[in-house]
This record gives sequence, C-alpha cells and structure tokens, in this order.
Amino acid sequence: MRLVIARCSVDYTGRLNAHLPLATRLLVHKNDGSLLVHSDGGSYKPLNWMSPPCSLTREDPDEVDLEDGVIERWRVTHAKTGDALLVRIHEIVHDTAHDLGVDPGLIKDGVEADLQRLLAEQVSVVGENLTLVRREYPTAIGPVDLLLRNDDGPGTVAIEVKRRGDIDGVEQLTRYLELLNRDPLLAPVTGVFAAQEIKPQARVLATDRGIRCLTLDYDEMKGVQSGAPRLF
Amino acid sequence: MRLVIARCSVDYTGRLNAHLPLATRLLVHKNDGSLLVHSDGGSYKPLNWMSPPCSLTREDPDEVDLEDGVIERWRVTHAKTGDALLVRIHEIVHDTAHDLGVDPGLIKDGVEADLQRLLAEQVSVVGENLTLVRREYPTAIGPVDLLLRNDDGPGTVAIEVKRRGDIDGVEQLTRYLELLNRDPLLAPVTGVFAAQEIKPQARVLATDRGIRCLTLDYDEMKGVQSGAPRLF
DNA sequence: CTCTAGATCTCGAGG
DNA sequence: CCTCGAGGTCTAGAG
Repeated sequence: MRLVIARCSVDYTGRLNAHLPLATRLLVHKNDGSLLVHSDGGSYKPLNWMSPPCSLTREDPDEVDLEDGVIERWRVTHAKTGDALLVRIHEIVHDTAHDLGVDPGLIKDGVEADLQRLLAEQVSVVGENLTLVRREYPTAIGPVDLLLRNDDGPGTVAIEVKRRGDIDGVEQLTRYLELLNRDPLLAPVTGVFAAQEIKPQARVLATDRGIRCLTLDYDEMKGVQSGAPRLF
Repeated sequence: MRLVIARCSVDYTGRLNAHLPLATRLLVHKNDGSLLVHSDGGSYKPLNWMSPPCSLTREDPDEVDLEDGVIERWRVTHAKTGDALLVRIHEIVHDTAHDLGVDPGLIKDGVEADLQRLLAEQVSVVGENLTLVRREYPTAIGPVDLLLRNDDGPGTVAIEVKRRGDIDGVEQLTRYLELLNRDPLLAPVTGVFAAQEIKPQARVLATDRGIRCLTLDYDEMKGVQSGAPRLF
C-alpha cells in the first residue's frame, strides 16, 4: 500500500463523467492496483476511486499540463470495463509505502440472515400452532424467507424478514403471496412482514393488502435462544 | 488527517456487532473525527469505520489487553446513535498528520437527472405526436418523471426514467399508472419504462403489465442536443 | 458466469 | 428533522 498526500485534480470517465478541481488530497494506492482519492471529511466513500481489477501507470504531463504546473500524471484503467481515472499531480507532500499482508477479514453478527435464523427457531413469535416448513422456500420468482404451516387446518404463512421494513419488502412479499396462492397444496397463504423497524408507509401498504406486520426485537430473540454457542 | 499504519484488532458495536482479528492495517483519522480501517485490498469500502459526527478518545489498555500486547486503545463513539468502534493497537508502524484543507467537491455528468432532461427535450424518441406536459409531474405518491400528452386524441403517457432499469422501477411506474388512470382528465394513461439498460426480469414484468420498454442511448441523445453548453 | 437482494449502505433533495 | 430515491452503488450468495 502506497500513501500519497498530493495537490491534484482528478477526472473519471466511465459509467459517467466526473471532475475534481485542484486540491490537496489523500491518494491510497492498494496492492491490488486500486486507487482511492479521499478528502479530509465526508464518510467512508472516497471522492473518486477505481476498483480492482485495474492498473496504474505513471505518465509524463503534456505541454498544457506542464504550463498548469502538473509534475506527473497517474492513469488508472479498469481491466474489463475500460473505465479510467486520470490524476494530475501538481505537488507531492507525502509519499510512503507499507507492506500490510493479507487481512483475515470481518466477522459479523446481527444481519438479516441472523434475524431469519432466530425467527425460524422461534416461530411462536409469529403465532400459535404454526410449524416451520422451511427457510428460503424456493419459488419461480425467488426464495420466500420463511414458510410456516398451520397445524389446525389448511393454509400456510409466508414471512418476509427484513432488518428495516420498507415499501419494497411489502411489494416483494405481495408477489410471493400472489404466486403461492395459486398452489392448491399451500392456499390459502397469508403474509407476515417481519422487521426490526417498519416504516409507516410500508405498514400502511401491508395492512391495506391484508399483510400482518410484526416488529422483531433482535436482542430479546437472541436472549431467548438457549444454549447455542455465541459468536463472541 | 492522521494516517496510521498499525497492527490492531477492531470491534464494532451498534446496528450490528463486528470483529476484526489482529492484523496490520491503515487507520485514517479524518478531521471531522471519523475513522476508516482499510486493508490492502478490496474495494473502497473500509473493513470497518465510524461516520461523523463522532469523536475519538485514546484509552489506556486494561490488564487483559496488556497481557495480549496492546499498547493503546482508540475508542470512537458516534455522537447520536451511540455506535462505538474500539481499536486495540499492538504496534504502530507509521504515524503522520497532514493538513488538507476543505475540498471543493465533485462535479458529475451523466446521472439519471441528465437522462431525464435529455428525454424531456427529445420526446420524439418516445413516439410521434407527443408533447411534454411536464417533468416531475406531482402525484400523491410521488412525482412521475415525465408526463406526455397525446396530440391526436385523448390519453397520456407516463414515463419512468432510470439509468438501470430494474424490477423496482417497474413496480414504481405501475403504482403511478394505477393512480393516474383514476383521473378522467388524463386517462387512459399508458406507461413507458425508459432506461440505458433494462434487466430481463424487469422487461418481462413490464411487458406483462402492458408497459412499453425503451432503451436509451445517452451518448447519442447528448449528441443530438445541439448548442447547449457542456459541463466540460 | 449471471442475477438477486442486503447494506453499520452513503449521499443528496425535498418537505 | 425525516423520508425517499439514486448510486460509477458495493457485496455476498445462489443458480
């Protein structure tokens, strides 16, 4: 990894065109060829960047650049799409290289998959006399998160699990319900929209379509889960 | 901006929990308090991070940490959500600080808004004998990108413009059409789904609902546009 | 390989 | 302040 602090301007050409006027910025050139251009603010998204696979070549400035005070140019080209980043460097303030080695990577806990797993283990949260048929129940238009069977009679419950329940999730569940209800072995299929947080618009739409909303408490559900091994 | 290369482990607690085992990484501490943890690969997304507004405090390691070889700890806490990042530093390989100043920011060209503007100026691309009523035609559930009037008779055309036409866009347009067709001054309203690239599933769904798909060529449309001033 | 759906999404506009 | 939609989305996982 090479770290350069430089006064530079940047032009991107690819899926769109973008231009960064001359200013002092951090350039991170990673070992895989990728380049990040960061300012001293904003969030983790760089002002401009090139993702791997790509390669960086150093160019001499042309006459116009020389008159503007450009001392060198970096051209970073994407191997497949042809997207290109051109960095015109006017001054290098700092320049160091470091060997970091391979990173062991991130371990996560609490994403949608965890919610879905917990709810599959605790179907009583959804209602009484229900049994899990399976997680990721396959259909022609994609897998339904959870499918439950009614123990007392005919009928099935399809559940869409989200961390944040938005209008898109309701649309998704609606498409599944429409399809599943054509199957005489499953019908009638009712819908449950389960999420840690459900947006008001999503709740209105769901209710209007006869879909029940269920707010989930991840920490509580994690607490109920008995002796299973924890990640940390 | 402070740049540190350090052997460290990182724990995030907030909307989820995440853990990074001990390894050598780049720590970028920005002027607004935010922190990025980067490895020497992957894309522009850091392995772990904290977004502003947040603040970093240096802590002494506890006894357990000392036995593990921790020389200092950084605790980065989000001002509002309470999300926290704890960096346990075992060794500092590099440590420099730089004054970057304020960045003038990025200038873009070719995003959805540009597509929409161009199509509004070239409604003949959609079909003959059509006139633009307005862009961003307001409805109760949000603005329709473009609304056109049929010159030869009754009826209206509602257009949803996307850079990449996905299934979500078809759903969005469907909701608009349903609503607009209740208005006797506009009905019958037909739909056109216009995008630079239309995904197969989206095309199938649109066609099934009687919505016409229209693939747009941005460069060509930009070329047609006569003497208007260009960004670069 | 493609395609789908989640994300500590981020970011900006509009009410 | 929140909500909504776009993004050079990125990313992981399944088919």
